[in-house]
Amino acid sequence: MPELPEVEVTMRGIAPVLDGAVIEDVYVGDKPLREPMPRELLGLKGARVQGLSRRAKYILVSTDRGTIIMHLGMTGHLKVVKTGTPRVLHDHFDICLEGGTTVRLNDIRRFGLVTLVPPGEDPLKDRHLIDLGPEPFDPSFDGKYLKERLKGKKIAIKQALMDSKVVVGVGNIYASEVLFLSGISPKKQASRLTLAQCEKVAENIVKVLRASIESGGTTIRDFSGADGKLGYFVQSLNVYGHAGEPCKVCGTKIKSIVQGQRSTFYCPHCQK
DNA sequence: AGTGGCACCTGTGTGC
DNA sequence: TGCACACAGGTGCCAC
Repeated sequence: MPELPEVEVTMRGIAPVLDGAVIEDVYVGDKPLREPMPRELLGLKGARVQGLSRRAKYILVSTDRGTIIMHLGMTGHLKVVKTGTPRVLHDHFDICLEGGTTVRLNDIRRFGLVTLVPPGEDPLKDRHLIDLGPEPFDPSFDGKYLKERLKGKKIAIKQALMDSKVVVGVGNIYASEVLFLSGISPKKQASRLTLAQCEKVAENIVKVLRASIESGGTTIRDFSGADGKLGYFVQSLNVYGHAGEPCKVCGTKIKSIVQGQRSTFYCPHCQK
């Protein structure tokens, strides 16, 4: 489900509910997500939430008893419900707050993650976050950085953009979109991009992700923000999911190929 | 070190 | 209708 914009939209949705609130109760389901959820999460009963942030596609909820790290995987989403609302299939984790509100994680495929960083430890040094590349919105992320980082890479640029060590937050949808806007073939060898092309790609990553966040993310199947609102960026997608349709720029049929077991969409005429 | 392949898991749509 | 298979927005591990 979520790429960076969807995670950002989700975080903004739950922030007003969580920020400053006291945790009254925690529910930790039995089934493991990407890895089992630590029982220590139950010790958050009585903790106060101090703030929310995002690193890559991870949502960080800091409290006076440690930081909760959450990842939504492919199908995870957070909803805000009234405490006591019966759990449905694939509801795995609840943060119940004083005042009768609960933030609830539902994740069908269980590729998501919930873990806890003990108080006093830097959550950014957690093993899930420590090796991540720069945030696309960080000033250090630009064409020059990208050019340097792609040096010697023989993989296709599409796959390089999805590598979280290169840059975080660019998933399967936006990788295709960014390359379309940049006029670069997804099959082009990563190290072959010129500096000018790297600059264009870096700019378009920032542009597309920002625009998507402003539209409330991209709803392909069932994504919605914590408020249940759908994301409208799907209407702005140029190539993703449009195989066989005419390119909006030149009319050539959009092609679909598979790279690294993931679908890629591109215009064979506009992208070289 | 870099890379391709696969595993994790459930649901849905397609074609026979 | 039933079944088999492909595919889905992510990530990490493994063998080469």
